[in-house]
Formats: sequence, C-alpha cells, structure tokens
Amino acid sequence: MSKAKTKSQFKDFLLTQGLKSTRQRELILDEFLHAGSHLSTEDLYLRLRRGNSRIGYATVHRTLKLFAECGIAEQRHFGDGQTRYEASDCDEHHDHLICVVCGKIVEFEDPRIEELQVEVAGAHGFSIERHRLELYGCCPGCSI
Amino acid sequence: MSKAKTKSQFKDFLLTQGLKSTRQRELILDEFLHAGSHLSTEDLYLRLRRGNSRIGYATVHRTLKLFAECGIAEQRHFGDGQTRYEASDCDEHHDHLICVVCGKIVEFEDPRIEELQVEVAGAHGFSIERHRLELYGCCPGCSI
DNA sequence: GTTTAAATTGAAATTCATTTTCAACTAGGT
DNA sequence: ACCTAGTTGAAAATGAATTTCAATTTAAAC
Ligand SMILES: [Mn+2]
Ligand SMILES: [Mn+2]
Ligand SMILES: [Zn+2]
Ligand SMILES: [Zn+2]
Repeated sequence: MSKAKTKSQFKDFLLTQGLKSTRQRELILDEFLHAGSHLSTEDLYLRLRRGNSRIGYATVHRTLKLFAECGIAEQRHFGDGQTRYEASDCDEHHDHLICVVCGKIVEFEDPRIEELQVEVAGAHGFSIERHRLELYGCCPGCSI
Repeated sequence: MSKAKTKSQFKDFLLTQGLKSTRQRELILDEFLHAGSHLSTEDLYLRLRRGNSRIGYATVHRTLKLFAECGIAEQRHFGDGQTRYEASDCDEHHDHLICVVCGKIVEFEDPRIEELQVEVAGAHGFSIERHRLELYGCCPGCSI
C-alpha cells in the first residue's frame, strides 16, 4: 500500500472514531512509514527523538496501538519481550524466519502451509481467525 | 515419557550439573507432572499452596526454568503475557490451536507442515533450530 | 556423627516493558 | 473568540520475570 493511501486510511479512521488529527500523530506516522519494519515502541521513540521531535514515549505507544487498531500496522512478538510493529501490506500476509545469531528477520509466504493450517484447524472443528508461524534458526550469513 | 523416567532424568541432570536434590524440587516436579499442561508459574505456585506445601514463588519459577533446561519441560507463550510450561513428550513435537473465546488449547502435529517449514527455510538458506506455530480461532464449543 | 563448603530457599526488592493517571494543552466545531 | 472533548507527556502504576541476600539445607569430606 502506498504511503499516501495509508495516511488517508488513518485520517479516515480518526474521523470515524471521533478522534483528532494532531501534529504528533502525523509525525509518528511519517516516521513509522519511513523507518524499517519490525520496530519496537522504543525504537520508534528514539528515532523521533534523534529527529527534532520531542514526542513523549506514551504518545508513541498509544499511537502505534491506534495504527494496529486502524489496520495500517501489525503487532509482532519475536520472543525478546518487546512488541514490534510493521506496516500492513493490505491483504498480504507473511510469516517470519528469524536468525537466532544475528537477529536478522526474513519474511516469507507459503500458500501450501496456509492451506494446511486451515485444513488442520477444520479437522479439529476450529475456524481460524489468525495464526502465527515463526521459524527460528541460523541465517546464511551466520552459518558460514 | 513415564513419570518415573522423567524424574530420573531430572535427578541425572541435577547430578551432572552439580546441583542438589531438594524437598522443594521433588514436590514441584510431582505437582508439575500431576497437573494439566500449559501451566504458568503462578498456576503451579497456587496449586502447590492449595496442597500443604509452603514453597516460595521464586523457587517455583527457578525450578520450572530448570525443567526446561533439563529438557523435561517446554516453555510456551500464547500471547497472554505469561510463560507457560508443559511436560516434554520425549522427541514428540506438537503445535497448538487456541480458542480466542474460551482459551481452550488443542494440540496437533502435521508432518506435512513440518516438512514445508524445512523446505521454506532451506530456500532462504536458513537451518531451522525450532519453530512456533499457533492457530488462533474459535473452537467447536464456542462457535455454536 | 560432625564439620564444612557450596547450593538452595523465600521474602522482599528490582527490573523492564507496558499501561494508566492527571493537569495542562490543543483541535475543531459553533 | 469560545467551548468541549480529545490529546499530550511526565510521572506513577502495573505485572510478570528476575535478582538479592541472610538463613537454611544438602551432601561430600573428615
Ligand atoms: Mn514482517
Ligand atoms: Mn502443548
Ligand atoms: Zn544471522
Ligand atoms: Zn472455545
């Protein structure tokens, strides 16, 4: 999804929810879209500080939660005790390969796995709402 | 794995690590093996209290970590912010279906998914060490 | 059995990410 | 300009995990 589209989706969300568009929210969204993926609240907060923006940590935290609610961001948990966020690619879904040595994160999507998940859930009478698949191992760079 | 075997595996572990066998560790292991799966530290601590054992929370916490180190227990994280533990079924592996309504947890194993995971990782040059697959949805009991 | 050194225990304190509080401030409608 | 509801951010609170440390227990040595 284009940055412009994401921004307007957030604006619409604020409007329909009776929330306000503020300088802080604009700055946080800009930085979020500009920065790399899988950022923690702390990461984004520090990036904003390094710029000139004096935005409070609580505001960054609350705004990232708003992004997730709005659907323009996804929360991720890779087991380091921090919640991370990444921009949603519209309807695109992906899972993650995580290097246990250097922390590198690679995204992948495999329709065969997705399909089997639905099948397995169905066999147990479950309807899947979401899932989480993370493969932890050693990346090519670290296994030399 | 039988309870007796698990106990002897833990005893061996303590010996080889220069650790000591204590009344508390025995009680915690007994309760752990007797209680259901996917327990948090708090869960097990409360169960022990309900019995007559006055064991400290820190001891339960440390002992569960020892179980995981020793290989007789596995840590699990189902997104409620608590670390859960379950007894290891030897070399058996399984993943989880979690009902987002009632919290019910169903275990499953699908060799086809396991194989595809290895394939996908290999395609990215990764060697998998472990993985995590959780399917969140609505169980049959809750979808009526 | 006694001594001894090292490990263990558990209550309390600490850590650390997350979340809440609340008084001052701001957005946006009238 | 005024009003009201929403927002901000520093500080406090929360909650699970972890550490501290003095008292205690284990198990090996004597
Ligand atoms: Mn991603
Ligand atoms: Mn399980
Ligand atoms: Zn790596
Ligand atoms: Zn259910």
